[in-house]
Amino acid sequence: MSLPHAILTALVEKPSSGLELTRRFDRSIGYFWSATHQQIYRELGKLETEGFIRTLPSEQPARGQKKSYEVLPAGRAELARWTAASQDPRPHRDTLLLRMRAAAVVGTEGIEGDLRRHLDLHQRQLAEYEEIEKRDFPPGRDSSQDRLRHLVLRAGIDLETFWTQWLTRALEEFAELPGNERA
Amino acid sequence: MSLPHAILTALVEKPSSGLELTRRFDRSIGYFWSATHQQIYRELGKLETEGFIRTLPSEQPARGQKKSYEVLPAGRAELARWTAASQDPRPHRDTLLLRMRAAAVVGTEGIEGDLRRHLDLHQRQLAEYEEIEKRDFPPGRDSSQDRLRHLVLRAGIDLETFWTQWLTRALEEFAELPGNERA
DNA sequence: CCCGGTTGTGCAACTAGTTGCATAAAGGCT
DNA sequence: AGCCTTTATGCAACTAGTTGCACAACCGGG
Repeated sequence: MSLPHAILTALVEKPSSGLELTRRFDRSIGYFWSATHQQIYRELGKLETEGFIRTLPSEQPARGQKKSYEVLPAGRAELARWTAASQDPRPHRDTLLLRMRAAAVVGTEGIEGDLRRHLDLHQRQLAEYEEIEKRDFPPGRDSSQDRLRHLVLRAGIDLETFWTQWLTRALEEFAELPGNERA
Repeated sequence: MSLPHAILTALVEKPSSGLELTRRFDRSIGYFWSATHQQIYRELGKLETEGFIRTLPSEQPARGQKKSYEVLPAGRAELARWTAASQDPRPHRDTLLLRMRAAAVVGTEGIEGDLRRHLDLHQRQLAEYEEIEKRDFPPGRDSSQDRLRHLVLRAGIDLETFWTQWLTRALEEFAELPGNERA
């Protein structure tokens, strides 16, 4: 129930075509709401028939031809409604923690390398976030928009920090396990 | 691709019926891999036809009659294979961060109450985890199994700690925003 | 001028997860 | 006996997300 609102948010920030949206999802928005280009095109179609967005008047649409969208007042209203509405946190699923628990009963053989790989991925992501923070949020600028966006980025930074620390700790524990033996 | 392995893990730990599994998913395993009873019954059926699990020989199955499953050697092997296999982290989606970003463009009106509610939920969850830690992992016991399971619990504790801190900080920022005005 | 890569849009089929409901047995209650 | 609640299993239909592929336009180089 959130993809359309992710798209609306992106389009309010800046009118875009499907492919541009896809790229923006790969970068910033996708850090906490990922989507493939197929999902995006399908949703753009729906949002248009629902009257929340429209193609920019200047362009004439044809297959293989760029088609940019902008948000209509109804779309902005729907986004505001959704943002303010109370929502329960969605159930969350993490493969790595699940594997760890499985490893507790079937043995840790083979998992350590992947932990290292994940640690590396999280460290890279963390570095990328910190780069963005340095570039986009220098001290001093503090409009409401900046503060809120910075807050979201901080969540990303803190989460990646958590993962790097947890994985480091996990690898340390592994080193102490008596020869990676089974339970 | 992970639900069957979550179920296998649970069944290796202790043979159970569908409903018992559902309850266990609501408590411990569901903290990082939630599932409804429908998903579980469907998956139990699949796992049985694939030869990974079987009904406990003692029971005769009938509709409305309890039916417990245990893991067969093939199931344990599959679980070990999956645990050791390299896997990319799955894309992760968080509604609250998305709403925060939307709030940056359509205004923060109405979201604050829900932030407080989420803060409360995360504090409760954190308290529950800490209770479990005190009960199940007193200092001293440190078999490999205990260490791994404790590590998983620590992840839960640290994640909830992150959320409570982040939400607290977010609410502080809100208090400082000039009258919750729009961008 | 046509050939291959890039940009851009999109369909179809699939897998995973959710929601709503049906059904049956067992136990307590009056 | 008749009824209500709890325990337990399961189907069907839906929504959300993924994967694989097709196709059109455009742009550059030989």
